[in-house]
Amino acid sequence: MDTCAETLVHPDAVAAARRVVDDAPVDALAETFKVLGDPTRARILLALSVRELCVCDLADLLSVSQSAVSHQLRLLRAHRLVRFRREGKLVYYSLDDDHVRTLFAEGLRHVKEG
Amino acid sequence: MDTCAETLVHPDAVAAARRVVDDAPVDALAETFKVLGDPTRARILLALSVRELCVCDLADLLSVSQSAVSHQLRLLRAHRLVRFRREGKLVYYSLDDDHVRTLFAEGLRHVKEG
DNA sequence: TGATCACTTGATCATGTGCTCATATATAGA
DNA sequence: TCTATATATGAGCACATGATCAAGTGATCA
Repeated sequence: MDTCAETLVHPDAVAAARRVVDDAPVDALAETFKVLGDPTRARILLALSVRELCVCDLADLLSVSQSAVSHQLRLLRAHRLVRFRREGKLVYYSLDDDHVRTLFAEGLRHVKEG
Repeated sequence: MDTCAETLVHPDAVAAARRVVDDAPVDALAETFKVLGDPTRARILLALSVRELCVCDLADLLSVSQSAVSHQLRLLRAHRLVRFRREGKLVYYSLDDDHVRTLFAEGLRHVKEG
């Protein structure tokens, strides 16, 4: 790690920032964003924000193979972003968390203010 | 695309969801989240949420090579997430957008309610 | 101008990721 | 039980991505 000099330019500022960065669960946070950061998964979540949907309807509406959807749903499940319930042969998925709606709303705001 | 059947299970629901998904700038949204979804970039943004910092201090506080930081800052710049100003030999970066703080706060809320 | 420092950028490479294909599981109905 | 339908999952592969290394740019100062 080749720092600019032997001593920092702004030791106090760096110390304060380091405290904030080290205290926050950055890795978990980044991983959550990474999950949201894929077009297919984002579409899935956006669709589920309208209402719960079964896997095959999701696949159709996203024009993605059922297998691909299923793989992504598995990931979303692992991150507690969606829940599911079985009804006969169908499996219905829905958002597990209202934070997702808030995150999307805020993200859209950033995107739109070009 | 192998849909479950020739006809959808819930045509109306799918139509409504499709409208929402197609109307939103999903790709841009997902790309923004993807940018936030890397530990190094998340740390950079978190550090900058404390105060503006020069590149070498950022590199030091994150224990990442200065080149790596610079590459990531370039990306963050491209997505209008950080701004910079030159002061002599140093280049100071800061958050370009308050949405980032909001997004991080909401993301942390999701992560913490384990 | 030449040296040095702070930063940027291009090339390269190892790793990660998302899709497809094939196969497995689960449920319903004959 | 046998078949059909809906979903899940493992393997494999093409492509994206983040770090490093080396070289380039811009600014200060002797």
